[in-house]
Amino acid sequence: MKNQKTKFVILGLLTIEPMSGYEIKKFISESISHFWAESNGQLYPALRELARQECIELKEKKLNGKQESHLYSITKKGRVALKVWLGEANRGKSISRDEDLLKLFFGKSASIQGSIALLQKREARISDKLNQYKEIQKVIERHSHSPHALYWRLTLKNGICHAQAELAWCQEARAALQSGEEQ
Amino acid sequence: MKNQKTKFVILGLLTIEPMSGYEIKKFISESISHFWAESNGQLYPALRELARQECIELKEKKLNGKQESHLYSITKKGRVALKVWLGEANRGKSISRDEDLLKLFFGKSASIQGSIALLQKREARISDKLNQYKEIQKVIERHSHSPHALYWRLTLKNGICHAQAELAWCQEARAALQSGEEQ
DNA sequence: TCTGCCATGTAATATGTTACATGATTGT
DNA sequence: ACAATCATGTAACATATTACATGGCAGA
Repeated sequence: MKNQKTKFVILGLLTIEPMSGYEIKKFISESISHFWAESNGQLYPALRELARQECIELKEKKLNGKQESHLYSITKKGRVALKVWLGEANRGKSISRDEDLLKLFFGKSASIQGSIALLQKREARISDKLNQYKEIQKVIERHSHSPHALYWRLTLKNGICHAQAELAWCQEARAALQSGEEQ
Repeated sequence: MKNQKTKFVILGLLTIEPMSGYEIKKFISESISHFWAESNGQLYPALRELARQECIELKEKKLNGKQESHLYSITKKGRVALKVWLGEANRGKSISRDEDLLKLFFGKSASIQGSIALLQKREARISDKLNQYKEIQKVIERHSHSPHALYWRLTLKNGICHAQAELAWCQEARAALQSGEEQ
């Protein structure tokens, strides 16, 4: 079977409420983008295959004017499949590839200024991330009575913890490079 | 051009000392595996292409007995290419896909016990990681007079910071789930 | 009119892993 | 003898991004 993960993301999101492909993408970017991403090239084929497998069904073909939007909802079969996957142990090796760290690791071959600049940019990016998290926080609080909210807060908190740890490290690392530079 | 990143990893590592493909893989697993991985299917073709581009050269064909090992070293052209890449800003979106977090996010559709178990396994994995970091620490201290050591310590510290943040989060998250379970 | 968002989708390309093939060397 | 590690490599597969194509709708 192909596109394993993508399919489970879709199933999971459809337990919240019926959504269209477009809404799924938007939801991802507004809630789990800090640890998960999907592109159109994966999303739409996966939607089709899930429908073919009867794990989701077309609930409604909205036609606002002439514009069509396919609203999918999860089926019983889909819920079962999701639950099975949730219960499975992850053989996952989370592929982590951090290009910044790679460049810093090779810092001896670069200029100290270059490495410092890299860290500054990283710091700026992490700060942006923390701001994005505040947006996600708002989304969650809008659903604060939902039975999902507890889990959403936990995953968000994970992102925040790492962002804070990262910021602290960036500052420390930058200080180390700057003191090295003075000598 | 293909295999961009892999090629720069190789170039970077060859600035430390000439290595064979096998040694490169080993070095990766002993030093940067917490933020970078390469498989044979990428490594060997990339070595060939780098050689073709004259960014690396076959320094020595060791023939210990009859077993051959290709010892590559970086060329001037390779050093230039590396330096250019190091100076480039990362358009990088570090693809982060964390299956654990995804499952936790969908925790409402699973059992609380399942989510707690997931967190426990994660905790165990992180603890293992922290132990691996101690091994990396040893490797670094063996090279402590190398001009690379400063940079290596920084990237290692990054891993340690995140692992610690993650452990703390795991415990907190587990506590939150357990108190939720009691009600 | 033009920009930006809504909305679905595909083809080409890039990237990466897995599993295997091959065979030597080293230690028990 | 046997297992582990050294050592290089490939083919098939799996996964993912990019860049487009298409077109409606809303508002300045």
